[in-house]
Amino acid sequence: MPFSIATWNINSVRLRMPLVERFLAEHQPDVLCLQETKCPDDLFPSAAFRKAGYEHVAISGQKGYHGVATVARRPIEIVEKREFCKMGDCRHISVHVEAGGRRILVHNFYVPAGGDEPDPAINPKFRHKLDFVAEMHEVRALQDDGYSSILVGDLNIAPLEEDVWSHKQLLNVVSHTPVETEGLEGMRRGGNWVDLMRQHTPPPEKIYTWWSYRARDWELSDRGRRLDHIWSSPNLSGNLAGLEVLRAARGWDRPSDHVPVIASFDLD
DNA sequence: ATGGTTGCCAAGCAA
Repeated sequence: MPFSIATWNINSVRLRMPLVERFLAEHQPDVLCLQETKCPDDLFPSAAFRKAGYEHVAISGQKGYHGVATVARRPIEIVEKREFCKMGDCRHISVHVEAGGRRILVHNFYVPAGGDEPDPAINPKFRHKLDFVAEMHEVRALQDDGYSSILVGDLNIAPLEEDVWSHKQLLNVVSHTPVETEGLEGMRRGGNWVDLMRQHTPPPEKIYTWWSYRARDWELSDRGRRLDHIWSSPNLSGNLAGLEVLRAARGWDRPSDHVPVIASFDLD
């Protein structure tokens, strides 16, 4: 039985609802996890999702900033909206979904970007990012007979050398500094998570999911980073059937600076 | 080394 899940930092769900509708029509993932919805819950475009076949919606939004949403074609059950660092930010939501006789716990994360200065002593936003990742260590890949976990989202960290256009030039740039990449990799391994994108496409092949708005020509310069991730518990990683980074979506009209990533599974 | 763009919402701030 096939099952697919997508993650996409949409950078305003209301502004880009036409792009979301196009993506859902063309790819029809069972579950879509959005970040940076920038939308209070009472203004979330649930009707448009319903019309697109995504009747089940779990949202944690706030006005203007952040916000995550998990939408699905099959029933989902909210497990938790976890507050990290006691900041009041909407950066996490977890749901349960049934697929192929399994119960899957799906975490949807939006990790703080961290500002420009990679020094926690002088940049509170970077301090917040490091604290957030440290607190994420508590989120482990729970698994059992008939029970699995998936973690997706914009983690705002490109952990491997091959996750950025230039490892050397980005070593001191927020998103690729050693304190961040070691923090995230430590959290992933410690939590027993499998990086499905790198299981599917190991180094040295480059993978990017984000290209800055500031480039004159994002496609030509191709100075991307892998900031968006899909992880699973070990008992689901063997079922991975496909993984796609929808690079073309960066070229759509008025795009997000992130593109969707889709993982598909073959469940028995 | 610097500045480059976008979205929030109507001035900067965050990314």
